Amino acid sequence: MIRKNRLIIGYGISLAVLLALLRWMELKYLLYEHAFMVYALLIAVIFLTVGIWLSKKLTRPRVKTEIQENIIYRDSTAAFIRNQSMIDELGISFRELEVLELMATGYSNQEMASQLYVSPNTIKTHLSRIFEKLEVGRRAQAIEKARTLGIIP
Amino acid sequence: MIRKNRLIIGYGISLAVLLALLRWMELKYLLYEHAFMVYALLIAVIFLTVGIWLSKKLTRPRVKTEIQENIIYRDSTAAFIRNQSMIDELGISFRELEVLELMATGYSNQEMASQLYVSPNTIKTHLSRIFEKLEVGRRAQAIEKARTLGIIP
DNA sequence: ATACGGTTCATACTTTCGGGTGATTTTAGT
DNA sequence: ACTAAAATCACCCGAAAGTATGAACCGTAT
Repeated sequence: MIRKNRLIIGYGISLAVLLALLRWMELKYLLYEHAFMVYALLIAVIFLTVGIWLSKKLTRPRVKTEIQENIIYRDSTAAFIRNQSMIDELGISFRELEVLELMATGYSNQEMASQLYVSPNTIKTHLSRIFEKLEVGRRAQAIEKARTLGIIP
Repeated sequence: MIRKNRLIIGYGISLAVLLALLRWMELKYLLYEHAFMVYALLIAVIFLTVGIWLSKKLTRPRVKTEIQENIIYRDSTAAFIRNQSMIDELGISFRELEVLELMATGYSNQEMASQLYVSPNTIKTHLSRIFEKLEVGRRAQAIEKARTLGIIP
């Protein structure tokens, strides 16, 4: 009984293995026959993915700012506290500070000169010194730096 | 936006070049020798393009909606809240706002152009519009006004 | 008295800005 | 499909800004 069963089981297993082998060979053959198609498909899929990924990476998200509701601008009650120690540290003189403030409010060299009753050249000299001390090269940079340092409001 | 188009145009050109190359190879009877490579390349390029196109066409543009309120304190502790209604009122576009902010931090036209991947001329155009809308004639004035209006921090 | 910092001014030169104009290409909305 | 707004770019020109250098004057602190 047991022997017969073993035989049957043995044959069964062999058959199964053979069938599996056949299937695999068939599949392999198929794959081999259509190798180009397979590769093409692979490449297509891969590059399709890459394309989609690339596009997503390179596309900037469109920022749409909606909504409003308001009024009320700057808080005029909050007092500005001048960072005197920073001014001293940078060695900025009184006159330079004056020019710096005027410049920050948007006056041109000519206008500052008129307001301070000096020559435009003097204003330029002051500005050069200011730029040196703040280590910048442009008005806008000077304004930004002076603001963050608490030198001007 | 432009970058996307540039990308597509770039791929178009690449495709054209590739086709020309194919012609040449065909003439040289090399096409068949490297047929697989050629096809693979073609497929790759085509599906890369298709992927980009698909992503662009089928993907809904991500829209960031910023909801804001009011009250603006230029206090170092308080966070800056953009005055959106003022921006809308003045008709300042997103790109213009970008340029405005960069300018306020002290960048030159050239530097802004590099950062935004556009021509310096474009920056100048944006700035002109900004000055018009803010009714000013100089950067420093623009910065000051934009700040007091709560348009920039 | 004199050395020093702050202020003033000048000249010459280069670079950056800003105005004006016009045009093309996207993108969005009717 | 058509239109309006937004974004891009170009070219010219004059004005403003910035660089470099030198110099004079004036208090004041050593």
